Parts: sequence; C-alpha cells; structure tokens
Amino acid sequence: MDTGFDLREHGGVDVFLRDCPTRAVLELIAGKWTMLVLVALEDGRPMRFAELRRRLDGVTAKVLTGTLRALEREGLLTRAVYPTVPPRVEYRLTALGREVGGLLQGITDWAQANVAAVVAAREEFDERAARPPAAVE
Amino acid sequence: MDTGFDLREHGGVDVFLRDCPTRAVLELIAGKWTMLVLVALEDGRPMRFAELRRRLDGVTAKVLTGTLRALEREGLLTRAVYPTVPPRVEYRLTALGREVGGLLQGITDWAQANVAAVVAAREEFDERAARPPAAVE
DNA sequence: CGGCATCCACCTAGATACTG
DNA sequence: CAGTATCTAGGTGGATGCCG
Repeated sequence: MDTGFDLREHGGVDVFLRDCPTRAVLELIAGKWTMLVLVALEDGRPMRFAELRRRLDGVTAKVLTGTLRALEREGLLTRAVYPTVPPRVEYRLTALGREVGGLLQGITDWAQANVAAVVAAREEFDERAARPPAAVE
Repeated sequence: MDTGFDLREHGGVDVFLRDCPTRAVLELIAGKWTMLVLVALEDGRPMRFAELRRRLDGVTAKVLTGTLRALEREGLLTRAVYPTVPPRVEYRLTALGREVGGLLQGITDWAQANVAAVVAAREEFDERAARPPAAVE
C-alpha cells in the first residue's frame, strides 16, 4: 500500500502532515480498545484471549480480535497458538509494544488520577451552557 | 448525566471497568484529532483557530471546532474570544491540559522515531498473509 | 477455547454552503 | 476570521450464530 509519501523527501517525519505514515500509528492508538490492550499486557505477562476479554470490561470477541490483529500487524504484539485441545492462544507484547505500552500506561495513570477534576470541569461547562447567557461581562 | 457509577463504591477507579468515568477520558483522547491538538498546544503558546487548522493538515473546520469544544468541556483547554474585527479567538491549554499534552507528545515522538519499524512489520505481516500457507511447521 | 461470518445501528468525520 | 448548518458516506463497534 503505497501512499505516495516518501520519508526521504521530508527530512524526517511529521505527525502533523496528512499523509505521513506516523498518522496511521496514531490512529491505531486512537482505537477504542487499543490503549487498554497495550496497558493490560504492558507488564510482559502473556495473556490468553478469554483473559483479555474479561479484563477489558465490555469488549466483544469480534472487536477484541480485530484490535489484536491490528496490533500484531504493526508489530506491537505476537500471537502464539498452542495446538492443544482445547486450543490455547497467548498474546504478548514485542519490545516495540512494550515501549508504547509504557507510554500509554502513563496516560491511563493520569486519567485515573485526574478523573475527578475532569468530571468537575465537565459539569461546570454544562451548567454554564445551560444557563441563559445572563450578562456579557 | 449520571452513569450510575459511584467512585466511592469502588475504592478508587479502574480504566478497565466499563462504566468508570476514566473511560470517557480515554475515549476523548482516542478522537482522531485530539492528540494532535494537545501536542500542538503543548508548549504553552496560544494558537488561533486558523493557525491550528493549518497545522493539523487535513482537518476540517467542523471537526476541529468539535474537537476543541470537547477539550474545553473536559477542562483541558480554554477559549478566549477577543471581540475585535475581524474576530480573534485564541486557544491555550490549561494546567491539566499541559499534563496530558506532555504525555501525548511522548507518544507522537515515539511514533515518529519508530515509524520505520512499524511500517516494516506491517509489510512483513501482509506478505506473510498473502502467501499461500506453504508448510504448517 | 478461540475464533470467523453476517447483519445492523450508530456516529464520526468529511464535503459543502452560509453567517456574525 | 471563526465559526454554524445540513447532508451524507463510510467505518467502527455491537449482537448473534456457527465452526475447528
């Protein structure tokens, strides 16, 4: 899939540029479940499909499969199939994946630490919007 | 908007739980343009609407507006309107926003540094998938 | 157990046109 | 300049059912 974007023509890469492949990387992370998968596996311990499914409260099998495939494709995790019966499939991060996982964990940690402030800001914003714009300063 | 989720019932918060408000924070970041807005403003310098629009190659006015509103609502940035003519609107991150911005810059930096490895992994994966599954070793 | 196939509802983002 | 209004297409995610 050639996007017509040549790195060498750009003296480096820039996430802000529309056709730069880094955009694809960002959009991958932007997936609704990607961040949670990466954080769940971040400690290096491999996890089975069902285990991930349980951990990511609310994810469906289809979507989890898709997310895992996408991450495997980008080289962020590996999928190991043990042809036992019943089948056993383990997912674990690659070195590359562990790097992003660490960064993303920073984000989730921040979210957990600051959720109260965010919720408060949201409520204040909504209240402000609901009130009739009384006086203009 | 009460989701029925009470922080006090959960001895803390957990991004992995379905109705935890931290999920909303994560999904905000998951927006296609959110990350770029936050990183663009991360250095603290305020930017005008048109300036952001130019920086985020490919974004439309409508979507940028929506993204900025959402971030303002969560308390991550402020919107200052100067009633001059022509109008002048400046966006800048709040303290909270600067924190996330910094973390997200880590992600974009990583993406820019490792895009080659990711693209390579992707190509190898696709090639593997295209080939007839020769031997089942 | 760990999927894949199918169908569907939503919603986001994009294009376009118009306004204070 | 900095939006808003409207319409639409495509994709993402969700529910269900079947298979190796």
